[in-house]
Amino acid sequence: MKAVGKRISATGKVAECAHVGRPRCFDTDEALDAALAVFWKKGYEGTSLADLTKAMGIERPSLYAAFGNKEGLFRKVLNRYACKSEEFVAEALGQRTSRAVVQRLLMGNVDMTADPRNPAGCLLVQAAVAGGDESEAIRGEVNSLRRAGELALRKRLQRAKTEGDLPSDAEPADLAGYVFTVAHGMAVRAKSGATRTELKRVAETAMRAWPT
Amino acid sequence: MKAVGKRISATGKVAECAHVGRPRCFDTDEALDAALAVFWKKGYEGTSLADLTKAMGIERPSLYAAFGNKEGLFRKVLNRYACKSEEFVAEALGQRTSRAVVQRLLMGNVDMTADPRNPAGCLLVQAAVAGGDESEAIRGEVNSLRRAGELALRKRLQRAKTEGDLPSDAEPADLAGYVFTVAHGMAVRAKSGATRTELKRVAETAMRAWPT
DNA sequence: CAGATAATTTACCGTGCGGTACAGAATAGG
DNA sequence: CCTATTCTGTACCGCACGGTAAATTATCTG
Repeated sequence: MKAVGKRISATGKVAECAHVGRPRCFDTDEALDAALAVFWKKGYEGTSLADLTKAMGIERPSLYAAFGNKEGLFRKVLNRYACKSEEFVAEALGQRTSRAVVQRLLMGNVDMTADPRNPAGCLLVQAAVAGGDESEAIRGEVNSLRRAGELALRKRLQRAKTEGDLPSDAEPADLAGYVFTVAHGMAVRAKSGATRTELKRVAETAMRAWPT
Repeated sequence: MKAVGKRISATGKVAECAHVGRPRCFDTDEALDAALAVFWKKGYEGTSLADLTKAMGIERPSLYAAFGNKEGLFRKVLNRYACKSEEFVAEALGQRTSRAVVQRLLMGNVDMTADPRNPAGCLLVQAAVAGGDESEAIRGEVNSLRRAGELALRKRLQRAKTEGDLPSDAEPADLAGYVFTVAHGMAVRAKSGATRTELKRVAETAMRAWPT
């Protein structure tokens, strides 16, 4: 019970720690990225442990020792994905006008869901929609992540209202819900093979709903 | 090879036919409805044959004799679902103005995806987003169904343009893509537990993008 | 070098999956 | 009543799944 070999690399990049025993042969973050790619492409239920170990280049017990089990691994992957998303979300929320904020959000969503460098679609949307019994616990976590993002946008829009950047009859909650709905729809279309230019046209059309 | 006991009940309601041998003990359409409910709730990959036979009230070999296999059953279920959808889609496309058409489409989508009488979300969206290898063939069929609906709307909007119901710079393809994107997004949110009133507000906000 | 600790490897477990062989039961025609 | 035909029910198949026991190997501490 005096083990101290606690790695924090999932959150920060700090990997220096007094470790006792045989050191790990793989990089945790790289393994998580590999797992992310698989889950992103095939969904939670559609991904088997064989898929994961093959992609991550490790054996099954190493995976269990490092991440608990399939669900635990997926939760860590979710956090990692959410962190990557939050990069561009934070950048978008920092725009000066609410219109620019939403435009960046939608365009960033297009770039993320239809980037040929990573799997099509959105991991969160795919996990939220997967319906099996085993992923019921997953859906809860996914929903809270989604709600957190929507709440951040809503607060940003409320600020915009006080700044006169949005008309006084605008409803930040409705607008934020609308924006996220469009984003989710674009993720579905991206998964179905829609191209970036196609999705950007959708985003532009969606922006026509934005109050002056 | 002189069998003539071919039932057509899946398409029409004609069940009268000269049948030889033991008659079927269950109603094909009722069984399809039961299967639809399960697939709708749990997705294609999340549904097991045990789930299906339990819900349909038949044994496994009866299912295989009547519908081929799991994928064949799902295809028949898809057609049945598409038929049900097409009811309200046709009604919506019959509206006089393009604005009314889209409003009905979105509201009908809300009613269908958030109706407490049937599972939340949209079967097509869930099937389109499911990522496993086994459902790759499924995705093709789902996509063609989706495209068919979008094409119907696009043609309706083109007609609206010639009638002066839409401005001459309106792009029917972009608008149809936008409407379907919103619909898909609403299906995702419905699956995540959004209420009808919440979704209707989204639909109203989405309508603000509609050209005068 | 010896002991403690932890990660690796191999091989395996029980379970549930989609799908089916086979025998019995129900109908139609002769 | 007999036969041909088709559906029903039981019981089963091979397989892939998520997860693990146990032995081995690599590293740190003393």
